Amino acid sequence: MHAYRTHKCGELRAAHVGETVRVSGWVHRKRDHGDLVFIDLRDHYGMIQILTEVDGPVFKVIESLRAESVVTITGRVVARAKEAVNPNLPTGEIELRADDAVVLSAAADLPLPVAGEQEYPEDIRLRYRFLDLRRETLHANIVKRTKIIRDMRRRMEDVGFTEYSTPILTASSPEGARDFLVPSRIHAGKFYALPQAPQQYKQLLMVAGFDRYFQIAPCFRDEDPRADRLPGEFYQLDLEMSFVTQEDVWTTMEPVIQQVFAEFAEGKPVTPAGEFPRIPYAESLLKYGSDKPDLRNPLIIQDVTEHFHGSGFGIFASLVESGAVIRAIPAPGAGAGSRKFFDEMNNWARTEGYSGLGYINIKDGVPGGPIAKNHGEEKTAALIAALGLGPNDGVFFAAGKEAQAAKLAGLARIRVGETLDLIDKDRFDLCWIVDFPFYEYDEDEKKLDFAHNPFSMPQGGLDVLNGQEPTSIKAYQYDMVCNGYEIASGSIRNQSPELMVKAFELVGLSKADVEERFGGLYRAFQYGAPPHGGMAAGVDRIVMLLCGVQNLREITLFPMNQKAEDLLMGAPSPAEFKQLRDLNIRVVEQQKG
RNA sequence: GCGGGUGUAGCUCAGUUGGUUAGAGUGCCGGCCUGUCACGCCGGAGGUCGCGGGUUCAAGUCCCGUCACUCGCGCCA
Repeated sequence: MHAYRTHKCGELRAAHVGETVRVSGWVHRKRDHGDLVFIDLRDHYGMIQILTEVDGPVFKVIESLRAESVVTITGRVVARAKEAVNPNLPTGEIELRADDAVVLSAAADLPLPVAGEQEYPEDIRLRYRFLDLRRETLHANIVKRTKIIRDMRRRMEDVGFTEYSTPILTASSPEGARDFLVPSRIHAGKFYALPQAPQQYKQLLMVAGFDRYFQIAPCFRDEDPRADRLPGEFYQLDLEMSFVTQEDVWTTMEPVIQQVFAEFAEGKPVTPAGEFPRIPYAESLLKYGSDKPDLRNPLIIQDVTEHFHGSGFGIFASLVESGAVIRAIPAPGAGAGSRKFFDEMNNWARTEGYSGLGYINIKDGVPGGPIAKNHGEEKTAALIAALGLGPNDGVFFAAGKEAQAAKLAGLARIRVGETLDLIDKDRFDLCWIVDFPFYEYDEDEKKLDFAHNPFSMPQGGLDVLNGQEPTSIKAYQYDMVCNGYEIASGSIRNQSPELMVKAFELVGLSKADVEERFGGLYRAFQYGAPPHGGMAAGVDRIVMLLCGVQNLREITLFPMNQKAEDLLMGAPSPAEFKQLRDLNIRVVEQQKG
């Protein structure tokens, strides 16, 4: 008989009754009835009830077991009496009568219980991640993550992509985020950078003629995290295609992503492939106040600036005169309720740093609130008609400079949708956001800058770069969005050296800057580069959505905390003097603490 | 870097207007229990109320500072 197991804990059934078997696992729970003790023994595959009685050969050993100890049990599979069957357990028709028990590893008092689904503090979970990972939901999420990634790989290969690995130690690249630097020992004072994305490598692969590349690629960015943004490192389904238009990228990838979602959505509806709405960036900002709209939310923002020219509501009238815009966010049915909702929304807007959120609440067809009072009866009626509001609807108004008003309107749209419970949680609504601006004006630096990254192809080519007002230029640049999360981003790349130089010129960079910052890529484009484009999908975010959780730590094996520390391994940590000397590095300022 | 929230037993949390010995559940230790499956019953141990300072006759509670965790903004696709 095998030293540790003949069967896995989850696989024993009524058919095994009468067999002598050996199982190993963790003590999930113990129920001590004095002269009769039950143990739920758990391994990766499932759970089985172990039973021993006071006159049994290993009663004392089993009675003294503590939760999460690792033990090998040898015994006889017996059928449970009808009334003792546990229908909640796949092995619930049988149990194992223990003849022998070997404690392989006794567990100390637990800082974090494994059984049960209670929530626990993040720092303890991370410090004892090995215990946390034994817990049912997280354990299952990690397994699901791996299955999702395997599914992605298979589907990518099915549509003609091949996976290639690209270097981890590489050069700094102008992606926009802060690099992780790795000091070079051989070259004193020089540094490698960890890739923020394999962007330049995949473009070089296109120049090298590999046509359809993909990679489940680790990416590194030294920026502060969010619930939907891991600190330090994350994974992307990175891909690139040659001789394609953006239409080709969409029609290739829409089914792949859609099928991955459908495969793991557990029956929840997913937007069908071929039906992803393609929403221009400008339209998305107007209608949803965001470039990553949650389309499950039915509310649509409307521009009502025109209605407030010469309005009796002085604040909005003068704002409009000075070039501000007014955006309306409907709140269907809210007018019938109390004013509290409107006041709370207004207060919330203030805590978000805005001057406030105006509103009209219509009760039984009568508009109320300060705006309705001052705006003028006829104009208010016109406004309500234009917005198509019913006799008991409400509406909020976000006023300000266009970008600011759009953002506030977008946040209000989300909040109204959640408060009024308008969002169907059990759905995956996917869409493309297209036609991103190529340039944007940087208010802080008072200069023109790339809106996204400098790799994208401007729509219209050299002509528009020479003639058109730069911020009106669009790029062949697109995102894929699901339920308010950006899950992928891509573009058709700019592979023309002349176009690149011109594009950089407009943000105040020279040809020499292009050659320096793009290194080998610019050189590669001199020797026959195919038109190409692609995208990168956030693996972690997709897994998070499909696991139905709000935080990336719930789908990551060993995540860092919000301060980018690994509490289990103790990273980052000081380097030894010898290591620093080898690297020609001297630490000037010790971190406090 | 900035703002919000949280911090009380190993863990999850309660703690009134500032008022006597800071509680519950769970876990842990001991006892009882032969059909439980979140087993049950009895008992026990376990507290620098994050830390420091202040106000007060009196602070878990009020004030100031600070630290930790977390969510968000900045940042980042």
